[in-house]
Amino acid sequence: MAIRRLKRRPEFLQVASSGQKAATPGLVLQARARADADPLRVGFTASRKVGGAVVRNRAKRRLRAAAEAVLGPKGLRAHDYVLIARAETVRRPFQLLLSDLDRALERVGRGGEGR
RNA sequence: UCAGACGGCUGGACGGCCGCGCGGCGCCUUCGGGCGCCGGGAGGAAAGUCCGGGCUCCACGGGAAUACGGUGCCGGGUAACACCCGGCGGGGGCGACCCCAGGGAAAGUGCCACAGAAAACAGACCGCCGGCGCAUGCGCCGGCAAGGGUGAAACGGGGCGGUAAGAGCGCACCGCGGGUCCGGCAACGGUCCCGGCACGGCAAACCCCACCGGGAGCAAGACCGAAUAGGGGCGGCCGCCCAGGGUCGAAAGACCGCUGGGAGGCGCAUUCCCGCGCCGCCGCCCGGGUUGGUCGCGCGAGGCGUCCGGCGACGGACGUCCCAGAUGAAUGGUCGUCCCCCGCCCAUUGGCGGGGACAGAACCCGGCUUACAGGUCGUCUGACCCC
Repeated sequence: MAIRRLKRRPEFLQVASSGQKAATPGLVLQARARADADPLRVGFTASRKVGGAVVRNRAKRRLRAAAEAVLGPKGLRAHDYVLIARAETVRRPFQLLLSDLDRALERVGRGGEGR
C-alpha cells in the first residue's frame, strides 16, 4: 500500500511544534493528530549531522523501509508522523530498527488520544 | 627472481522475499486515478565549481584611446580552452623516465631578510706582498683581490704562464656577448671568426610587449494561472527656452505640451566625437503572474565495432545501438550463499567475530583538480641467476 508523504517544510514544522516525540537509539519519532479523517502521512528527515549525501540518502531509505513495515499495519489514521535519522540509523541491525520504531509508536500513542 | 618507471581496465558476484520512480502496451475508471505485462533506471570521479563551449534571456550603433580580467618557448589537434599530442631549452635520475608560470631585467621604478667587510656607479674583515720605524712581532705608508670566512646569490670558471704579491695582464678550453654560414616550418641546434669580461638575481614586485575577452545563468527562459507594484490607453492637473499652430482679444498681450526642436537629467563600462532611447502627479479601464502546474528535458561536438590516414593528440569511411530523467528529489530495503581482507582460538583441514574504498545525477558536453580499499593487463628499465 502507498503511504502519503509529507513534503512541505511548513508541514514538518507543524508536526515538530505541536506533536509528540519519542527517541530511541535508532531513530526519533514525532507524531501529531489531525482534525480530518484522511489516511496517515509520514515524512523523513536526515540532517548533516548524520553524514554526507550518501549516508543521508541511505538513512532515509532504511527509515522508509521500516515505515512500510511498521506504520503500515500499526499506524493511526488521521496522524502525521516524522521519522528523524540519527547517527546509529545506518549501522543499526534492521530487526532492532523495526523494534525501535515499534516502541516509539507505542510511547507516542499512549500520550495521545488513541484510535 | 627482486627492485622500479609509465600507460590502461575494473570498482564485489549470485539468488529468495518486499518495494520506488520513468516509458510503452492492454484492461478498468466515479476521469482524481487504479491493475497487469514488458523495457530500461547513478559515477570514474556523479565531487570541487577552477577553465572552455552549446543553449537561453538581457544589453546590443560606429570609431579611436583608456581601464579591467586572462593567456605567455615552438609546431600541431580541437567547436573551444588555461586542455591534449609531438618537439625545443633548463634541471634531476645508472636507467626506463620525471619535474619546470619557460616572453622582456642595455625603457623605467622597486626589492634582495639573516649572516657577512661589502648585496650593485663597487668596496676590503681575516689576509698576501713591498717599504720605513723599532721593544721581531707590532705600528705606519703603499700595492693586491688569487686564498679564507658569510650567504640562496660575492663583479666569469678552473688550468698554465706571468708577478714583489697579484690581476683577462697574456694564452688555450668552457661560459658570456656580437657576427658569418649551415640544418630546421619554427622554438632552437651546429660550424667558423671576432670581442676580452662589460650585462648579479627577482617580472607568482610594479611594469613593458604580443594576443584574447559584452553580462547573467535552467532558480536561464516559455506557457497556464487569485491579489499587489511596475507597463499601455483615456481623462484631468503641473512644468525651463525657441518656432509653428489653436483659443480669447480691436490691439498690446494672455492662455493652451496640440506639433516640432533645444536645454537639462538618466541609460548605452570609462573619456572624447558623431549617434540613439527615455522623461512628473491623480482617477478609470486594459493588462500584468510570487507560490503551484506544464514545458525547457535529453538523438548528442553520442556509445560500440571494423577498416583507412597520422610518430601521436586526432581525423575519415562503413556498420550497428537508443542508453537515467527525479523535483522533500526514484535508481532501493532485507535475508542467505560465495569471494577478498583483518583479529582471536585450535594452530593441518577448521571454528568464531569484525570489515569490504572514495562517493549519489539535478540543463548538457570537453577538460583540469581533488578523493579512492582492492584486483587486473600491457610496455619498458636496472640488478642478480641460468643457457
